[in-house]
Amino acid sequence: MKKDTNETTEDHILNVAQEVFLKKGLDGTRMQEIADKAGINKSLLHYYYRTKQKLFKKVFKVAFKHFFPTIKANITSEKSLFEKIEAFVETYYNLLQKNPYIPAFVIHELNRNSANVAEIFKSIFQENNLELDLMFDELNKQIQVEVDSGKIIPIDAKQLIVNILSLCIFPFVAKPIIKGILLENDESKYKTFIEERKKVVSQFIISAISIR
Amino acid sequence: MKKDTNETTEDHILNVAQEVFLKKGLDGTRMQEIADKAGINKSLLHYYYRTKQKLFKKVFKVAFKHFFPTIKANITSEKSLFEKIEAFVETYYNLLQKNPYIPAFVIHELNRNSANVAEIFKSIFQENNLELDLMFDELNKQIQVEVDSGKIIPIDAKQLIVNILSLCIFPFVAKPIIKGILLENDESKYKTFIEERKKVVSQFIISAISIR
DNA sequence: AAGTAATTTAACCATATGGTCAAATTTACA
DNA sequence: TGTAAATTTGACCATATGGTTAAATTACTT
Repeated sequence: MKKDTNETTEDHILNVAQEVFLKKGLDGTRMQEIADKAGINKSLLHYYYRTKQKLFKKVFKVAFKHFFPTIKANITSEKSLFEKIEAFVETYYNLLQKNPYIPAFVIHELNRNSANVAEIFKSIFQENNLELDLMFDELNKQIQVEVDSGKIIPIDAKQLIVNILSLCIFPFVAKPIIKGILLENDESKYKTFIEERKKVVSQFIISAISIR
Repeated sequence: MKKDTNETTEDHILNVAQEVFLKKGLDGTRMQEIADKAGINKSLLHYYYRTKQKLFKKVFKVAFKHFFPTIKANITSEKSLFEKIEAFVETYYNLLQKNPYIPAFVIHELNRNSANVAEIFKSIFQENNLELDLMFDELNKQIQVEVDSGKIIPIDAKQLIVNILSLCIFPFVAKPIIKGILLENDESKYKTFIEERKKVVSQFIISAISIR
């Protein structure tokens, strides 16, 4: 990646590091590669970020920053459940189209080193004033109201949440499989496929839970 | 892992290697660790499997062996679409409960090195006489018939397949997130949660696509 | 029991890797 | 302009890592 003129070296390193870490993970990333891609000396990485771990942590935080607040905004809005689902799927797909490597990256690092990543998560929550428990309680109540009033089928809120997340996130982590096996390895077909899912998925979910 | 008495050293190494590779991935795995866990000298790894790459390839193949034939058996059976979906979800969840690390492993390696893994996939297909194209065509037809006869809502077969796979696989790759954020980090709660999904998911899918 | 082949080990090797350090260069600013 | 601080670099280090090799040990065959 080329450094644009009004970008500090420190930020430039972070951007390049993000690019490499996201694609190759903590283990697969070489400090030398980051240095080369950033067009700088390896010592400079350590000058700004001390160790690989610290650089990684920073990258992780920055990359993940936008995700939770976006979710929060959606869950805490005043919309109806169906509107929320539609909005959530739409926003989430947009976010993931812009950051397609994040999910596989997070999942891998989380499976590799839960403790380390969990700690990073926690600090993101704190810094962004996010109280997940409260958010889920809120959503939970809203779902329960709809269930009780006979508008949607009885479904455990957590199962529903996991269903929604599955349908949104999996197509990105499984991109090589979907593209390779289902879509003749054609990038533009994959893009179209994802684009279509914005409608398909929310329809699918709403159709699954609504009582007609 | 301890070697049981009637297991050859070669197989023992493979089992231990699988355990380590699945958890840590190609990059994260150290040959020394495999040797230590197998209770043997590192040279012996190379004696039997030459290089890390070759050992990895073998592990990958063995670990993945059971998946595709299971899918095939299901898709090519004589059941109705709904029955197939129910059977598929059930079988797949059972398979994944027994091999919970496989999905995250495959996804990571696929994102890291599509070419290498795609090649392994191809040889698995050949060795098991699996023609994915034909299988999908078959399923495609069956879905189209149900759509045309007004039994299910119009939905692109590929989108439906990805939906089904998402709902089955994602809960395993995202285990640390689900368990950590939604289930108070309680392993037994996670197990119950997964167990419940065998019913929840197929109900969800069928409810989503059926016209009532 | 002897001899041969298969298995296992210890000692090495070359290279890669994260990281350090002192010197050089650039920038800030008095 | 001079100088102190910040930035950048090249040379270097200790360790880890995948892999090799020759010797030692064990198993097999007659």
